[in-house]
Amino acid sequence: MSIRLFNTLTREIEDFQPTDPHRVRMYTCGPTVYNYAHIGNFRAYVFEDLLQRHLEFRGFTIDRVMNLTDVDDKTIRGCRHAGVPLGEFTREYKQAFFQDLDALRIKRAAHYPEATASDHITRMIEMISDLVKKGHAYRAEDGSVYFRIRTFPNYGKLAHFNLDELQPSGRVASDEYEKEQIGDFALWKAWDEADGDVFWESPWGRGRPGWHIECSAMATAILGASLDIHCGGEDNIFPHHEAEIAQSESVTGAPFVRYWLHCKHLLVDGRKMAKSEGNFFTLRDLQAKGWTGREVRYVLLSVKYREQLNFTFESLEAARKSLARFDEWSRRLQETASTTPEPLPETLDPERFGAALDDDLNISAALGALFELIRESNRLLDAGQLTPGQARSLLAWRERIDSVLNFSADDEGVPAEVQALVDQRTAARANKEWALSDVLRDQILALGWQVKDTKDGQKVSRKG
RNA sequence: GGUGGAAUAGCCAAGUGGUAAGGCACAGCUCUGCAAAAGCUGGAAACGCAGGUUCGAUUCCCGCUUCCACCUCCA
Repeated sequence: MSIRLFNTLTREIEDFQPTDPHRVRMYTCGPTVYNYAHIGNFRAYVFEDLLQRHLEFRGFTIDRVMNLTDVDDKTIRGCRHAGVPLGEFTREYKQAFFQDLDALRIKRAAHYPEATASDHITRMIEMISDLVKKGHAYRAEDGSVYFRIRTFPNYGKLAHFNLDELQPSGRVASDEYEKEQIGDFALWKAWDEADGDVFWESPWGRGRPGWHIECSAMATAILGASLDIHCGGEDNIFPHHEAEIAQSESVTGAPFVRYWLHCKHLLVDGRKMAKSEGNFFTLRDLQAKGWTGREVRYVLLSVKYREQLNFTFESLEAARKSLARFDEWSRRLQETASTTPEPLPETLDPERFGAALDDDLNISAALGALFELIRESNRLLDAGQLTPGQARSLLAWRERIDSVLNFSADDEGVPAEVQALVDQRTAARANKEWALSDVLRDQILALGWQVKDTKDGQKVSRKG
């Protein structure tokens, strides 16, 4: 069974066939490093992580690129406000970004090119020069260079926009009177005073690259003229990805991307996330409230990428409980398993999980299959009907699907201080000193750990 | 104004032209010194509203309502 993905370009679910049968060239639009990324940004990155991991699960090798936009209006404004050089300003947010990726258990891309790297600036200038030479771009009076969209008949094809119907939304300052056509977009932005010392020399004078050209330059430099997959948030469809197609194909003459995948935005409490609404969260905000990256990952992952995801604190609570169920099931299997795998009972269906993900990454259905399998195997464990060999096979299956989900609990050692109290409590309980037992339980709780009295003695874990 | 997406139990969320996966919450049971935890079990008399097509629609079509998104640098 092949993998089916929804292609924004055709608006259809298509069988996925990379150019090279085994290697997938994948480009994912990354962050602009002027601030800490918010959970909406991370929904996109978690979706891309799921895509990469499932493709790997199915045997593909993924060569993935994610760019870091470290020069644009916001980064320049930010560094000037902070009174530090651009590179210094963005460095902090780059580091924070990678910390957040780790917390969310997002697999690293193979490449994280930075827009300001000199090789990339050089390539952008070369591409723009080529576009000017071919008549696809022109230099305006102030030294900015624009792409001439009427030279690219397919412009608007990805977004399915009719150019004649495009209307300025008023969101963007329309001070670019020098453009031939309203839809022409900047390839190179001429320096002005607000840019301070941020500029590069070019054939058109001092300036800096436009946003769109950065992705085209870095994607084609690293992955070649044609990519298999290009992802981003739905807001990137227009104009960003539309512009990337126009630039890239006008330079290379080759189809830029075969499969375009876009994830929907998330809402918070049913509303658009916005600072002015007071429902705007970075990962750090949630961590400060005691939520772990694993829990946030679960929430961001658990809804299909083509549906809006309604983020709530109730959903975080549910994620915590669901993960606890997964952890407990894993622990029970571990206790039962032998070393020799045996065929699974017929009531367990290990194929549904992957099959659901093959179907345009239907993660909800995949998780449904996982939890049904958990319930059924718990039932068998309760009845003593799951053999140690079958438990071993289930653990092996668990490892496989966890290569996609990455839900496993961190192995966290119990501090000696806590362990000492637990040992005392074990002794107290052996003597039926219940009052002492309860006091010790409270002391352990005060240290941030909790004990559960099971048939097999005390189990200690981090207080949820 | 243009274009696109969505409305399923208290909450989140799959799915199908023939009477609804899963998770959380809730209730019961088991376990237990107590508690907690864990496991199991249970539950929607029709899936936004009003029509139409059909033997039959939540699933197809029309209209309406509400929400969301994009319309030139917001994932």
